[in-house]
Amino acid sequence: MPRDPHIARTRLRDAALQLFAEAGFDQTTVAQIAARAGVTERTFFRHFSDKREVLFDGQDNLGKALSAAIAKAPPDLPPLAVLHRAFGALSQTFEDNRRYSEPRARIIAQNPTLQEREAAKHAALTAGMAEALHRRGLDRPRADLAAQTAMAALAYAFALWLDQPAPGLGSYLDRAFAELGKLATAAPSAPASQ
Amino acid sequence: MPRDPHIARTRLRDAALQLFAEAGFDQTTVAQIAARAGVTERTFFRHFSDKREVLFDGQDNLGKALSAAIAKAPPDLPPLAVLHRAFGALSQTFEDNRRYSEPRARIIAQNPTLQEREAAKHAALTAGMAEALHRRGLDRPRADLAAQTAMAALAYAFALWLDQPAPGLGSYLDRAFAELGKLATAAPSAPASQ
DNA sequence: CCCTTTATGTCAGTGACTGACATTTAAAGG
DNA sequence: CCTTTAAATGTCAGTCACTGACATAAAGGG
Repeated sequence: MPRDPHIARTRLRDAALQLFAEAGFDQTTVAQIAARAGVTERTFFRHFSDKREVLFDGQDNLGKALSAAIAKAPPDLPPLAVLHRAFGALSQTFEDNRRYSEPRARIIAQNPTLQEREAAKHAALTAGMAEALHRRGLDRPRADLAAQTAMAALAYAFALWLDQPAPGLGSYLDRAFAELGKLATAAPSAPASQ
Repeated sequence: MPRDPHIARTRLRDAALQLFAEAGFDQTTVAQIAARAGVTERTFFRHFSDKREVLFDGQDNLGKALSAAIAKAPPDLPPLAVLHRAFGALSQTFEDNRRYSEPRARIIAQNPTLQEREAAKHAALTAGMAEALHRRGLDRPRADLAAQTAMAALAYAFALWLDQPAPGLGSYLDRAFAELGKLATAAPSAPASQ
């Protein structure tokens, strides 16, 4: 068997993060990343499908964990409650990763193409949640609606928590889903749209 | 004054759509698009910031129209009702553009990088709506939550309408917002998250 | 020690995108 | 009608992300 691919991958990820933080994403070339990691440019692209992807390594783990949490929730629980619960189950993971999320977020905030990738990851995550809901018996349109709505609540909670960690992500989640309920009941039916 | 830039832009857009439909997005080169439009590759990039952007031309008009509709809604209307109304006001525009949306959607569905761009546009549109809500006096977190929730409803309605235009987008919108209310009230409070 | 498997290296090539500078067009002013 | 002028386009050279094909090297099993 060949050498461990994990070490090259890790070195590439670290080198990329350093260089992006030092010089910016656009100013950093893949050749530079590879050089600092002690490998070839070609090797970079064997580990990461693009230059951007190196910043999103390990994202699919989150998706799998969410799907699993959704799958094993009580069968009769309504959709939004299932998702609220799944988020709650993973809130500790988010808390633990806070110190990694921050520098990463700073890099992403400075580059439109990175924000684009993040939006896509967000959408993929949402689609995965919808799929997990669908496997519980919910029809696809409603599953999509529920997943997207819940993601909006998560984003709400996440933003407040990033700004002020104090009461914990779990509390913010409770608050977010409560706000969701208020929003929806405040306007059960809108005026006829011409 | 120079020649009208609008004609080159239009020719480029049409040429791109044709070629993407014929050969696929990846298989089409910008040089080919420019050639069919009767201009240079450089001119393409003067009109569109990238190869993908040509498929999203005129999107910001939609954003501006939505912001305007949100701004001029009755001041006391609850947030989701405002957005429901704004969508309703533009549903005719959507209906008119259906024959353009369809081939475009087919092209986008076949390419991950295009889906990425669409996700980003979607996010930008949502942010614009949230900003418009904020200008009405709603705090930012709640404005974001409302905008994202409403966009989920729009996506729900849009998907059903693309599949089956029959009752019109307006009816689907009513249905989408009704579903939203059901989802949110079905789980006013979720079980304690460990 | 050979053989197999898999990670990596090497190399040539394509195509998206950019900066700098030259050229053309159409309209406005005399 | 001619000149001027500013915006739009053309030309050209160059960088860099990304890919396919083939060669090489590092384990590990027999």
